[in-house]
Amino acid sequence: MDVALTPFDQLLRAAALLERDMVRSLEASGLSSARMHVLWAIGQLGPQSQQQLATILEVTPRNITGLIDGLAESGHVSREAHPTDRRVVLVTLTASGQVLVDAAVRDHAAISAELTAAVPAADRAALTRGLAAVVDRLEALVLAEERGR
Amino acid sequence: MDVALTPFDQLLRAAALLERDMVRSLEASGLSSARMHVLWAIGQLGPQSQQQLATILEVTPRNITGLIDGLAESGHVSREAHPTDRRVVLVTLTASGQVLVDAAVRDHAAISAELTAAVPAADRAALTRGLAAVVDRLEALVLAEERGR
DNA sequence: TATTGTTATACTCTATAACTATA
DNA sequence: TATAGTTATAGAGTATAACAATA
Repeated sequence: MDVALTPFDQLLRAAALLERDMVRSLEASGLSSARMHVLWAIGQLGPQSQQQLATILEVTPRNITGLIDGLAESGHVSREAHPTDRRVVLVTLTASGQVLVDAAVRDHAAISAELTAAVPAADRAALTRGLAAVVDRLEALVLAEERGR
Repeated sequence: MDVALTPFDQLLRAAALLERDMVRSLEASGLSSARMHVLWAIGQLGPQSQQQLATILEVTPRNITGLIDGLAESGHVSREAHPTDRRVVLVTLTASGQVLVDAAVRDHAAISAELTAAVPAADRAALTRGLAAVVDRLEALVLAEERGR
């Protein structure tokens, strides 16, 4: 007989599997998840300054310099001049970077559909509501703890 | 109006929050999550050889050497002799290591209870069933992809 | 003065390969 | 011969601090 897992335990298990799947799926392209997050952000938001990327990814500007160095060397992004502010570097997807982002978007949609299909139709609405409640509470907890720091 | 999030998107959001919360909660103790995982494993399973830890955490033995070096220096574990096999190092929690593990277990239970309480009682059973279905499917996907490698 | 990005430096996690001690 | 752990080496991700170029 299975031990009764709480939703929290199930989320932890899911998080570990998601992490593992992301790393595995990136192996083929030779990208790290940190670098893929950069590509994904630019894919969603368009060309970004390194400062913007640092804010979005919540890392230091110095860290972004290193990530963009790697992505530029592998040919997935290019550093472009900002039209009016010569201090700013606009990080832009190359064709090969866009290919990876497009593939990631497709993978995301495919997994999303597969997982949704795995849930009994009668449970889907309650699952979505329950997950929303859990995620909202978790977010509140995290933000409260970060504020009191 | 909110965009309709799939369970997959909700899981990704939850995973990001869990990661963030773990890092934050470890800040106070000065531990990294890699080192906390070592303590947690020993707390669950009792003293372990470094080889066992390498298998459990799915990292190389060399990596374990480094993690145990750090944990020994901070006084959270000690390297003990194996009673019959002189090649083996038994990594054991010190009193201060046990204190951290106990605190982590309490935190885990507290968050678990808070998140469960956040879910409308009528949705709990369906949430647990739905999450189980999603996690099972995700696990099957990950294992299938890792096997075909 | 303030902002953007880089150089300098350092630490942690991770890996592979070669080696030592022990079984 | 095989196993457990360490030394040697390397690379990625992360951080702080000081600096140059530009606004």
